[in-house]
Amino acid sequence: MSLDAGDTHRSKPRARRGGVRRDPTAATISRVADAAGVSRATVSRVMNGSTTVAPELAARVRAAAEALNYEPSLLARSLALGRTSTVSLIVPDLANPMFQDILRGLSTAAGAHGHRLMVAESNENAEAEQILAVEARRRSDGLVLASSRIPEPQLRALHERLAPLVLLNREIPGTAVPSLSVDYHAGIRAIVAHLLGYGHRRLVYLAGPPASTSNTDRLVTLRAEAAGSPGFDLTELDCGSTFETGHAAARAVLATGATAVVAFNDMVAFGALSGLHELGVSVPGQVSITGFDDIPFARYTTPPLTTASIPKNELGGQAWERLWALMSGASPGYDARFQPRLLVRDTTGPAPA
Amino acid sequence: MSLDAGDTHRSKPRARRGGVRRDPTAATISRVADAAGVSRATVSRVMNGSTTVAPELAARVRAAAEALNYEPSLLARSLALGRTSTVSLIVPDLANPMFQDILRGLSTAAGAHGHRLMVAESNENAEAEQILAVEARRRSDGLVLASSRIPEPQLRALHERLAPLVLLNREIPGTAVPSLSVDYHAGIRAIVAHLLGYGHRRLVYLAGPPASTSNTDRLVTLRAEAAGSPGFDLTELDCGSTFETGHAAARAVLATGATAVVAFNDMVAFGALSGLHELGVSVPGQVSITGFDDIPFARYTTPPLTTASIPKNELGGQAWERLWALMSGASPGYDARFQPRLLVRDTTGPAPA
DNA sequence: GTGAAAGCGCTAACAG
DNA sequence: CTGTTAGCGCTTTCAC
Repeated sequence: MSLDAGDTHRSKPRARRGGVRRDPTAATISRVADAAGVSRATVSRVMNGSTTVAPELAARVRAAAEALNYEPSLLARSLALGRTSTVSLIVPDLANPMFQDILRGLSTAAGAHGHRLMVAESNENAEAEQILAVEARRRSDGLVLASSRIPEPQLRALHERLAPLVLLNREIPGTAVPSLSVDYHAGIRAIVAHLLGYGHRRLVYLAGPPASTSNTDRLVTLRAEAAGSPGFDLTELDCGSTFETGHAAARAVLATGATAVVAFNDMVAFGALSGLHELGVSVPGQVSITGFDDIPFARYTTPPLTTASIPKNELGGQAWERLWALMSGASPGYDARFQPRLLVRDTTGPAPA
Repeated sequence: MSLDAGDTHRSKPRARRGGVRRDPTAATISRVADAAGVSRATVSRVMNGSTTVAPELAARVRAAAEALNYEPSLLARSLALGRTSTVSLIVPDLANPMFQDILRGLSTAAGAHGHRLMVAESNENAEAEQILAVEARRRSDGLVLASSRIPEPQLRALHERLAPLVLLNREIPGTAVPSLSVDYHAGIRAIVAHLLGYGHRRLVYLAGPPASTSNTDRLVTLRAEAAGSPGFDLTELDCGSTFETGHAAARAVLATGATAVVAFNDMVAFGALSGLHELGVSVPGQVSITGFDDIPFARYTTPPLTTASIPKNELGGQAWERLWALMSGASPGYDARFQPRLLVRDTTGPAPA
């Protein structure tokens, strides 16, 4: 086999223009074709397992490919095919176990279908998220936006450019963009009922990121509940979504005189738990605490955290299903709103007399 | 502007061959060129901010691009340029906070340099990891392998195909592949010294994944320490790397009669802590426990976990530095071995009399 | 069954 | 400064 031969398929190999200087020994489909003494089309057919190639030729091609250590360029293939077999995920915060689980679920599901996952973190920044979303989408065949912080108008303006798109914990009313979410309203109602049942009347809510719609959901329901229950007193404290912010809020929590704290999520709950601990406050003796999400560590804290469990992994997996359907031109199915499950563990107890 | 005009740059727009049927209205560089009445080269120049374009022309191009909602195809661009501005990361287990932190560090650093991150999980499977590594590398400009489970011979055979490659917690002696790692030997020695200082003589090691070289490192040092210290008794228990496995090991730990358990990592330590708790064993009263990694939750357990802290985020960031250097043809700098810092918290105490 | 050629959408060397 | 052209590496239609 003449491995030294130039590309016999190019018409006039005169001056080198355009493109970029590549490694001239790199194995390309042309070199393999030359080496095997066939056309590039045939190599392509063999590499893609077409059966319409004479066994003898196919063998020769395979041998040449082997000898040259040839591997088709996925990039060129993507360009010709018009698809990348890659999907993207954008999350506000990679440090949040909630998003880590979504990432994992999506990665696993996509991987099972031969797709790769591209990830980007917006750092809770709506501007950055828009840029990232557009770019990520263009590098892949589909996009999943988890708990997007992009304001409704912008998101609405953007969604067509981002399609195929699947939204997690977010929706764009009036559009066909598939959305998978958690019913935070129901979760909060369950938590409140649980707390009221224990005799608590003064609650404090440790609020999450303002741009988070799931925070808004919680807030809305909390206020509605407060308005609807006589003697139910609600205080709102801006907090955040991390341990640190929860921890830092401990003193403020105490100052409200509340007997129960409803934390934005489990991490905040942990932080508060830890902070109160350090302040010598007994949980749930003096103060009860609830979280949200049921992240892996929630059951291992001391005491184990009462929280509302949500199907994090499932969210990622289902997101893939929806996205896949969209990418194959199928119907993505109905939107789903997962119902949180209240897990009563040991950070909640009767209100102190 | 004639938005309807076909591509005037193609010689004989006769029959449609090759490629794939695309949306004929899709904005491409050619359509923009036509609309603006310039050549594609000029459009390319404008889009890439070349200053050598007449302001008037540039304006026309920008207007046309705007009108057509044009965005250059990153795919085509990558093919022409020979680079993707994307790097890949492969980890054994996305559920492990250690790898989540590495992912985050890498993502942030790469993002700051305008690069995207592709992620894949090998599920602790060496075979799968090899496939993933090769494919991921071909889709991007560089690869980071975190705690690779690929056996040395295969990894050695593979590393050239994977370059630019950076290894985390792993190395290939005799090659120039940059490696960033943690000195598990030193970490374990510190832990053992701490435990011996407290009077412990019977230790049990909850071993991690067998394919993990960092597990081997720990084991080697542990055995050496045991061999070197009179009266030091070491038991090894196969465990794993998760909560669940640590939790499940509690009973076995008790059966060994050890007064201190050295867990593979923090998650295992948590599991064991929790399991022992349920068995009514007091920590550190009856049994001391140490972890490794100092994952975010380690300081929030009850009691807070004594562990060896490692710069997880830093690993991701430094990995980027090395990779970036490699990709730009620069020297990646010297390998580094980070020294763990022993964090004595409250799961360790004097051995019971 | 197989090859020639057109095409995916962009970049860059070259010539004016 | 701008257009022409060759090229990145692969796929697929069409014709033999």
